[in-house]
Amino acid sequence: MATAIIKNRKQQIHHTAKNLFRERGYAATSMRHIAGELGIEAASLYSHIKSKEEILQLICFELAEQFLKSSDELQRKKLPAKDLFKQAVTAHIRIITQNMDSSVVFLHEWRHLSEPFLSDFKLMRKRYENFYKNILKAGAEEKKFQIRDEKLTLFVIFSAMNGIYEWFTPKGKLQPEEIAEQMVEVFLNGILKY
Amino acid sequence: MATAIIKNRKQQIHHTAKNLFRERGYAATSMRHIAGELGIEAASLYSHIKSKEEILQLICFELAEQFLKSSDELQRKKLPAKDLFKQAVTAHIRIITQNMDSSVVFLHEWRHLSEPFLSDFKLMRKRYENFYKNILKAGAEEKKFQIRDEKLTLFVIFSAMNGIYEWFTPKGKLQPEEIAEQMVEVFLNGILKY
DNA sequence: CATCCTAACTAACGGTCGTTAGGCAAATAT
DNA sequence: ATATTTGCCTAACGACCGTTAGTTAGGATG
Repeated sequence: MATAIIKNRKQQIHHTAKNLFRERGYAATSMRHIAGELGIEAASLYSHIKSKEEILQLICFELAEQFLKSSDELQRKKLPAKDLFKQAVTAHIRIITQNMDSSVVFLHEWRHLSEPFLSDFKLMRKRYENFYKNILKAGAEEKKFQIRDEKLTLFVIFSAMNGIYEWFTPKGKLQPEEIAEQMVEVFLNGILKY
Repeated sequence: MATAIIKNRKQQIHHTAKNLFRERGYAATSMRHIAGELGIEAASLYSHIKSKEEILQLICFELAEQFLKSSDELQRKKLPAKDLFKQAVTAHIRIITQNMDSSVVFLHEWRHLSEPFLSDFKLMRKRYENFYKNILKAGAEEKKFQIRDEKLTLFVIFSAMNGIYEWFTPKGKLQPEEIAEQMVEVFLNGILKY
């Protein structure tokens, strides 16, 4: 059939918005901007979407659900901490690299959500953080990980994974799976030679 | 003399702006917002500052210069790579934790700078990144570091350090020096027990 | 052919934006 | 005591904001 390239207008709008929200930020992107990119008038967007914020909501929650779905699936596998850790990092990086624009918006523009969406979003993020926190805890109990401060360790890992958008390009020589592998290596063993 | 608490209006404006730019982003912060926080009218700000962007410029370049000054000083010390690395990370984290609001603005709002400031800023950042890149290179040459991909390693380190604002509070139990120490430990040896 | 639906349009709404001009009262300097 | 400077004010500017209303052209459907 070979379709899948031609997207309907709603999808086009969301695609363009993701791109602009990433590039210029949500607040600095106007509806006239998005419309201009598609060669139509700002008012015409409202035939397809309800509001500017609705677009942001969709981006944020779509990605949040991907992260949570992935963590739920991994949790069910009952793996040893080290294996679970590896797979979790790999899954996270896969989602980030496959959704670069959305990821940046997800990471930095969620604060422009209004209530109750803002609170919902924070809750989902907390749930996902806890998934990782439990992996670290389990690893420590298994005497496999040595963790001096849990919060610090957790956020070193998250920051490194979430910072990928700063330097990753799909056309570069490092592909998602290799990034995951190398990053796990750094987290587990560091960069010191001995 | 015990002054230093009462600041002149210009300083107050910059202080308030840093805070709001961090909290809501540059684009979503209005001059009327800043003024309101200080109990005056928006137009009155212009007795003390030239423009909204001037404030952003000051925040961004002030911090960029701190980072570069610190790296220049360390470079002059001619330390072995491992020691230089430790001191560089410690210095970076000290600057971040001592300038939390500015740091967040520096990290995320620089893109709203107009030319030629935008290009200047990117250049300074590049210079600073190269300082770290050279530390990694030197460590590899000294056979102290094993680095599979330089860019990945570099950005894991930067992301972890720059992500500190996500979780650090000055009143928490972890103080900047301990954070630096533990983070260096994670970078060098990882979290694996063996 | 007549009808309905879709996706766009123009025009406009009330509001907010950054910024300028000009004035005025209090503080400071002469 | 007088002159100057400072720090704020009000009023307003043109531009842009997100969004609504009403319309229209063209294609699909009966």
